[in-house]
Amino acid sequence: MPEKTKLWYLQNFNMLEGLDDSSMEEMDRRSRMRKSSKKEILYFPEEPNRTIYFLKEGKVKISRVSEEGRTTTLQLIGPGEIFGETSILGQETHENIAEVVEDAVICTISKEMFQQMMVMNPKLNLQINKFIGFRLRKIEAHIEDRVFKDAKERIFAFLRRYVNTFGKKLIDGWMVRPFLTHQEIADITATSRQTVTSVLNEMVQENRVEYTRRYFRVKSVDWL
Amino acid sequence: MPEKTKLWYLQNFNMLEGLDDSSMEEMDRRSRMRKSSKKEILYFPEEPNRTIYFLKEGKVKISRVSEEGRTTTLQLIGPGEIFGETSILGQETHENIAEVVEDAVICTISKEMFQQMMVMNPKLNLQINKFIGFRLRKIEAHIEDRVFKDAKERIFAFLRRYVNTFGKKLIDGWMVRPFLTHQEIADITATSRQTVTSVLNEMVQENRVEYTRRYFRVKSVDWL
DNA sequence: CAGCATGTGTCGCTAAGACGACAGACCCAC
DNA sequence: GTGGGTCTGTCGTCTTAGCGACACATGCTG
Repeated sequence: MPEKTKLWYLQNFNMLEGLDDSSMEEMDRRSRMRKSSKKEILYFPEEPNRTIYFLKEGKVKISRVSEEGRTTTLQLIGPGEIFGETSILGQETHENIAEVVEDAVICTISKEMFQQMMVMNPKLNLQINKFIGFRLRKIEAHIEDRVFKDAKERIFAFLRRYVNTFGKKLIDGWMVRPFLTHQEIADITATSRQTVTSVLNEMVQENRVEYTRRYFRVKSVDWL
Repeated sequence: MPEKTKLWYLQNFNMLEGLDDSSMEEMDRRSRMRKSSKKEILYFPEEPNRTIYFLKEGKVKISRVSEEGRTTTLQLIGPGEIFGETSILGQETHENIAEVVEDAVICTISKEMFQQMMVMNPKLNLQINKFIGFRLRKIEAHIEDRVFKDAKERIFAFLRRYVNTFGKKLIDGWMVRPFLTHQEIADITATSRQTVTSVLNEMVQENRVEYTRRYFRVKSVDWL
């Protein structure tokens, strides 16, 4: 169990850390930076897949919509992570939707350029491999959760991760801001909006957390 | 929908195809081949992760067991596929169990040797990347299935894939041999043994398939 | 600051499917 | 062949959580 927490945490390492200065400069020259605001869609399924994205600030969710219109979120991407990585893994199209959840600063670089850089720079290659490894493991853990855990446990597990990755530690607990809507949490945990509402309120009853639409606060340092 | 079938099919390409002869020879020298019979466990969770496996013949399942002892199968590996690939992705330990489901011939090569070969041989590198891309996509499709499809649909979808990947086409349908136990199918589709039994028998009632413990036969060519 | 859109809280109904139990079939080993 | 272990078929029961419905809160926009 502590093993897993570490995993989720390490996942959040900065992809470009450890690159030498000249590579960083080259990266800077070759990539394009832009700001995107909440609700903006970065890509749709079936679109050709020529770009890799680095998230500098904000949050982005990667999700899927079924034919009947139901939605599920595969992952929540935070600062320092990349997404759209399948472009460098020989996949020609996306199946996923990438949507900005919290105002974001994003760098993009074309798959070709990035591949050139990978050839030049073995360290980058290693970082990417490591990253893909984490992603694979994370997504397997995701499946495991959906099979073994019930709705309440999935919501707990998600909140734990969310607070650990995005929260700030206070003297008497943790604080995350902004918070997500119950519907967004439902999409991530494969539950329903109503279930999220009731699980959250149960935690409030027990005086373990506190929340509004803007923030989520945990009232103890050592909840894990 | 046809898109997906293609995906599952392509997945099954031969990893080593397209390598030049000298690389193949080197591969042959550096790898170790062995036979493993049904029920043999190839690796357990928490074991150090120093090997990559090539499956030549047979079937292997990659699964997880929860603390309470429930089991779920993440994937079924067939001939031509690799597994244990996270070793070359910077992961130090496995979380998974690999068990032989059908008598198998397996080549193993140490992660270090394989990484050396990848540096030497860009084509191999490309193949691996492609393979990882497929794996990532497959596993995402897996999650999607578990969220959007009900038990019956998941069982159907699995049988379709199973027949397409491992079956032989006949004049009047398809044949797969050997078949799996209902429990094994239940573990793969995240359902219960009883549900698998009843879905299978429903199909028999409708005269669409026929099966014993040894084989599974589809009575029409164009079921997809 | 009014009004509308979006999010939240709560109920009660319903269905999917897990699970236990048990009988019978199958199959391999001796 | 015979016996024991494993696999299959079928019930009935019970629980989880999804869903619709609707009232209320919140907060952004003009």
